[in-house]
Amino acid sequence: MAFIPRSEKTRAFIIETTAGIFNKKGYAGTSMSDLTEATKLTKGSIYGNFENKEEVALAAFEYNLSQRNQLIAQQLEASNSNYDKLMAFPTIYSSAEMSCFLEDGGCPLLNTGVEADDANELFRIKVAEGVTRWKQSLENIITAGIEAQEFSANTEISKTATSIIALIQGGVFLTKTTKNPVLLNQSLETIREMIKKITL
Amino acid sequence: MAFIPRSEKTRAFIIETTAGIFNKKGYAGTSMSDLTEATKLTKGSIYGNFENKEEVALAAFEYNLSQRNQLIAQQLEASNSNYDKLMAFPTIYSSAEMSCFLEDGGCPLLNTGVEADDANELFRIKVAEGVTRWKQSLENIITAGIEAQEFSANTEISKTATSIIALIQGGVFLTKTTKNPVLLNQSLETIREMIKKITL
DNA sequence: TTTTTAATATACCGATTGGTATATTTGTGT
DNA sequence: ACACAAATATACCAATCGGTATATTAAAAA
Repeated sequence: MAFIPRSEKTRAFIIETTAGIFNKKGYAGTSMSDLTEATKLTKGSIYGNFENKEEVALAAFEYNLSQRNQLIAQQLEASNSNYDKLMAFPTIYSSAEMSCFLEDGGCPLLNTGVEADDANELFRIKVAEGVTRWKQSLENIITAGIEAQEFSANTEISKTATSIIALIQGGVFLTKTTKNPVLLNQSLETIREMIKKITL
Repeated sequence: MAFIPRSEKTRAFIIETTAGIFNKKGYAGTSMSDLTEATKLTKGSIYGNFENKEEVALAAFEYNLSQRNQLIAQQLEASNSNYDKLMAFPTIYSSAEMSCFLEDGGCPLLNTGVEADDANELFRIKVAEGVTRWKQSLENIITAGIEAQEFSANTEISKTATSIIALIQGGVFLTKTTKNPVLLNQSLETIREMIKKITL
């Protein structure tokens, strides 16, 4: 028998109020009582809107990811040139909006990916999809920039995209664990240098 | 009353056989029954050698970290110039030894750091110490290389060290989640370029 | 060989885990 | 005001959680 969530409103409320908890404590580290405590709802209510704990976690992850993606899409729209679009990424991750997002547990891709890569194949694939989309969007910007003669024609597109993501995620990891914001800023500065180096 | 482990031999055995489990499933995701199952010991035996689950996890983390550090120290000794020493890092992380280590859960600094940064201050600090030591050792190599006139005198020491670590951890994250080894290799290639760029 | 000590196994503890069947409340249309 | 449906709360489940007191076994000293 198929599961039908009872209330879209309550469902959304649960996702919104627990997304930060999952991002901070992880899937295994978050219990149902954490969820009932945060939402002030009872277990019966949560299980009326979600099939099980995993489905709540999955919805929370997708919510966290979409929040991040919206923030990025917003900044990309404000950028005209492909140079500006590429430069938007280090800017976003040092911005106030993102830093308040980072304080709420950090990047959901990193958090979920690191926990899931050897423990939960479903989540691992979701993260892999998110990462691949991110890389693709970077490659699209670079390719467009080459065609528009903003970037050098012999730019190694895939490698550049990969390195930008790696520097961001590695930088986030460094500042989150050391609580030292300088380390992320240094990583972002290296990204800016990389972008300038491929710029004509 | 102070806790005294009963048998150093059994203690070491428990650490060695459970270190991989903690690295793969995380602290919250690993249960005592995981440990008894893997070691074929009973709970009484484990609690005779460790005060609690956290102490086992801590010892396992330190074991995993020391294994990684030994592998690195080994490769650094084999390098003569500071250039070779710096280049040893991307080499190590693409080596067969490390890749078999990576398949056993990935880098313990990344795994433990990401889980602990918002959930367990003790573990977070341990990771921060490991990261800081790593950065310091990179800075020492770069500084020595500048003095030996291997590297440019205006090399930004701290930023370079940070970016090398970020690219490695970010690259590990990318290949672990996507199961695509290319992404780590591209990140490592960018490190090699960075090193060549500061080389005289 | 016997005694003593060190280490492991057994058996249990209360608390919490994820999950469910059912009772109760809340909101809506008549 | 009433009936009906939708959604939440209550009360419970077996299983597992981390942890411990005690019994048993293995090893070392006498």
